Amino acid sequence: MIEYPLLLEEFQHLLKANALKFTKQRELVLKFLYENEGHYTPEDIYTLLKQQYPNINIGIATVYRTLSLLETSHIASSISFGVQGKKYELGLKEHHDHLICSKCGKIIEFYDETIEQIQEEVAKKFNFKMTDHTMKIVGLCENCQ
Amino acid sequence: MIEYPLLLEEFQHLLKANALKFTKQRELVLKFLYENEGHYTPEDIYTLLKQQYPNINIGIATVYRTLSLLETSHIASSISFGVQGKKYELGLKEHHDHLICSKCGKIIEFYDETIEQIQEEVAKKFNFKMTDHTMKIVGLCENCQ
DNA sequence: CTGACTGCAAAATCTTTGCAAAGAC
DNA sequence: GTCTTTGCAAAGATTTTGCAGTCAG
Repeated sequence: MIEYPLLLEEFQHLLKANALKFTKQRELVLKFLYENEGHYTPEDIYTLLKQQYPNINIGIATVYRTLSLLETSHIASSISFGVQGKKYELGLKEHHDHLICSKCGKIIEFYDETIEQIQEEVAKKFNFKMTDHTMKIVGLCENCQ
Repeated sequence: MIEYPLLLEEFQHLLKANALKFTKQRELVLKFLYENEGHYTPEDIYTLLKQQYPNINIGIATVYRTLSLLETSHIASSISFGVQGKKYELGLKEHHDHLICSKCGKIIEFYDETIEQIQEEVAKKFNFKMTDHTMKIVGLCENCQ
């Protein structure tokens, strides 16, 4: 896993390269994702940040804007749940897919090389230029069955 | 592919079994999905039905309610797009996955036996009781590249 | 007849936007 | 100083709900 200072530096470069500014709020969102392994909604992140840094002002809109920015820059990635809600995680780890418990919402990550290969083949077969791929297995986790 | 009269009968049985009523509106939604191969948003279905049957009253809420009913009953299935929007299709065909063009929205279906198998194995490995699984490959289709 | 279903409009969710004030460079 | 970013609240987009009238069985 990348060290935080390096990640931060990468983020700052990215901002500079796009004539964007480095702000406390943007850093906090990045740091949150780095320090909290797992998957969070924008609302989660907003609430937890406010709680953790009561003296820093941050608005929900800024969290949304920053998450979009991070996702576009491939620093974070999101998975969506049915029609409403999207959860974000740091997207720098090796690509992986998700198992999702439909009862408790628990998310488990997994990786399978064969699946990755087949996805590439399928895209090729249909002349798709693949930019992303996701696989979700929904069901009941061990505890919820 | 199942014949429409059979599908209709199955739907009617299902309604009866749950003490639900067979209505023109519910039938129209079912029929729409049967006759129009492809993937549609509730809004699409609503608009096209109004257009096709100007003399029948149907509200958007009813379309939503019927689609939920059909999905719960495994007669229809849906895939979601990012944060907003969900598209429905008749869910009776053999299970399949989707390639989605991020530019034009085109959807291509595919099926791969190996993927299916691996999904089962992964679920088993994590003691998940799998109820559903989806795979989406996002990219640019042949025309949009 | 009775209870479920419908359309409508209002409410609920989640996300984005407009704008004046604040902050980065 | 200039130009971007921020928080706020208002607006949007999509979906759900409450309700009184309507309809299937």
